[in-house]
Amino acid sequence: MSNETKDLYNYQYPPSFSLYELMTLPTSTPSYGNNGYVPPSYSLGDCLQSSPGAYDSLLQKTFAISPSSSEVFNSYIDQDSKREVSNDVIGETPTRVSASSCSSEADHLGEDSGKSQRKRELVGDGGETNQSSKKVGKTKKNEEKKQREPRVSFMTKSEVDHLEDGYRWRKYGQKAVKNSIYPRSYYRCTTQKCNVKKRVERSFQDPTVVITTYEGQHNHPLPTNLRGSSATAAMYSADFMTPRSFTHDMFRSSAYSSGGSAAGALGYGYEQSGYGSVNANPNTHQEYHQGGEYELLKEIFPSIFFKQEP
DNA sequence: CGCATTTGACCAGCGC
DNA sequence: GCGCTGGTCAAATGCG
Repeated sequence: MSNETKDLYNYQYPPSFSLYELMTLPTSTPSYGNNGYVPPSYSLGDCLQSSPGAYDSLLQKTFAISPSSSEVFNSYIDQDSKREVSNDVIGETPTRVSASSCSSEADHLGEDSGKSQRKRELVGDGGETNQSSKKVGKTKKNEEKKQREPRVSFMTKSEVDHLEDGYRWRKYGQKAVKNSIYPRSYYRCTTQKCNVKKRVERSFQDPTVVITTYEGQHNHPLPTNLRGSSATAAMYSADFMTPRSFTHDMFRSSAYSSGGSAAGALGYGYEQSGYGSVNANPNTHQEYHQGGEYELLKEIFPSIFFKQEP
């Protein structure tokens, strides 16, 4: 075990550390960027080991999972927007994000979780695509009956806005967002009958951070021409850590490369089928799976990993 | 030609 | 009621 690893194990994670923090833990090991992988010491499981009880915090605070809501977020402080921080903010962290709360980013990213979510449900419920039909026939009864789509947001360090995740997306909109100079892009899964959407925006506070919000669950395997197998699909099903679009230079230029850090922090491994651009370390790769973080995350986000066809 | 992207317009919800 | 904002639509355009 390297010294860096020991330090990480000794690192005291604050009770409310966010996923973003996990992804962006400081490192003094430059070799991380060479292969795009984060050593196992950065994995979620190890982080939890280093902080007993962190798992509960992770569930209850960081991911803001509440029994009454299916929405799942990781969260971070929107430092510049001066948004209110809930009382759940606990302590400060030595990481790149000063603290996390259940509400800040969730509210920011999910600003539509109320009004626009309702609108989407109504529109979708109508089954009509023309705008005139959107004007009429919108009742509020259906919005109560319809389940909210699970929504997960991730912050990743990346120089590219749209991270490859194996699924095919079609961009259907782009909007300038308030309090940000960067536009927000809207994507929809191109697979028929799959209404998974994602929003991609760049953090105004940290332009190197891409905030990706997924809404819905894929009801289909990854396109075979992209992945080759549905088993691989499960490995990528969190939709945000596909290394295909990353190059070595990108990893080098970014201290905490998005795909690598995300996958490392979450304990996802990179299946290398068809992705020659990332030179994986086989040993590291194996350890990811052996560590069991993947299974842990599957438990945390069961619905995200793969929605089996009924 | 088929598919993806761009982009202006439109709509709904919310706060005032 | 009005303005602001986020989300979506769809025609136009681009591209392989």
